[in-house]
Amino acid sequence: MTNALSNTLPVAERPEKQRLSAQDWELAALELMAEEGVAAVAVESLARRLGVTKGSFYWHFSQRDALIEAALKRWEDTDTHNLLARVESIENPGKRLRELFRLTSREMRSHKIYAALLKAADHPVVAPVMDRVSHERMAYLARVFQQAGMDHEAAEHRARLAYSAYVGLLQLTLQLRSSRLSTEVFDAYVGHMIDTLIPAE
Amino acid sequence: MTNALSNTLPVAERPEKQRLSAQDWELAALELMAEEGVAAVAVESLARRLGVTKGSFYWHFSQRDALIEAALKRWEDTDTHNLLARVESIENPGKRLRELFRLTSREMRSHKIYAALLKAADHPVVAPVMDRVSHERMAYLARVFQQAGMDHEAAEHRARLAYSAYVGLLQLTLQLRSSRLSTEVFDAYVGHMIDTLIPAE
DNA sequence: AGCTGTCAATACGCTTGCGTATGGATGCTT
DNA sequence: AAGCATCCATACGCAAGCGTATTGACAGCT
Repeated sequence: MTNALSNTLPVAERPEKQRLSAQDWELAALELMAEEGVAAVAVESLARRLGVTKGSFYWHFSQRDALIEAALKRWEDTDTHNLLARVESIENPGKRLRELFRLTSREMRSHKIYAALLKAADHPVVAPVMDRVSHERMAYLARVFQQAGMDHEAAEHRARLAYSAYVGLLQLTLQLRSSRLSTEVFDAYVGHMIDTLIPAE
Repeated sequence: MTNALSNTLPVAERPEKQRLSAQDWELAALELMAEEGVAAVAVESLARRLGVTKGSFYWHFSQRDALIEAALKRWEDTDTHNLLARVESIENPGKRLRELFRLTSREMRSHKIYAALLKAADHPVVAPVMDRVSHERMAYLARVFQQAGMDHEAAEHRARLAYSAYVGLLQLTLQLRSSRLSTEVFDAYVGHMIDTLIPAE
């Protein structure tokens, strides 16, 4: 169906200018989004980046928004589940949360895309995706907090608090240049956050 | 020096089309920013909003960025200090923090501007302002947390955590349409946040 | 009344980005 | 070999937005 061979290779190793599939455009769009935000995903600049002209783009997609939508669909399908899969085996809810927080704090690539989407949350294509993703994640957190012994309402609040802390930290560290922390301080902060937000076992 | 009479009146009461001062443009820019973000502050649309053409704008400002800069300067000078002034009389640090959080949670107008600036934090004029403001606020929080009995490092971390929670909540409630809470739930959340983040007296 | 400074309108050029139209190239199929 | 589908290049039109240049309107002063 699609040009599977070249698409599964890392971008750099693709033997220069093959012909492109829609998937290539979607992946390149996500890459650009992570680096420079949704607004930077312009068809002409993307085309330049891929070594073609926009004549190619409009063969694969009807509009710019169709690309954004397809790229976000791809992101939504893969990104969240990847993370949760890696902690679901942990039985103890408290430990699972701690490990989740620690893992999450390392997934820079994922963060950049999420932050970029957050910035573009007023875009009609982006908004519903962010709504879904954020709610799903908060609902998951609330479930686990409840498993960890909190009552329903407290768990909901704590989930919102934890997720807000995550989102806020994203902003502060990615958006504000001088807010970047050294690895040691960052790790210490994550520790503090875990101790403050996750009930002791 | 400036047209003081008309400028100090609320926008709506200004008797239609007076002549404009730089200050008028700055206030209108802040207004537009709060409503539709920094990107929406375009000189031609702003001019339309003010009932003039951009011929006027370029008499008052050399560039679009000069307007942004002046508007942000105005915001920075007034906004933060307003809030802190209202709680500095409270002696007990814990109480002061609680009151600060409660007050802050109500200042919608202020939030909208801050959220808009956060979204535009990659803009060269916006970035340094956000850097300054965010650091000042976090430093203030850290000081008070320390006064409330935490050691230096914990206070720094807690300040970052609290501020992240604030910033994150902004995103979730302002950016994500379906994340808006009813007044009751919102108040309950703020209560939970206060109980979780501020050490008991 | 005339001058001057202040604020504004109009018209223009430039760039970026979207989307369309059309023709060319390449490769698979028969 | 011919034909069809796939992918891409080129050229165009259009809108938004920035900034400039020039002229006009009006108020206050002399």
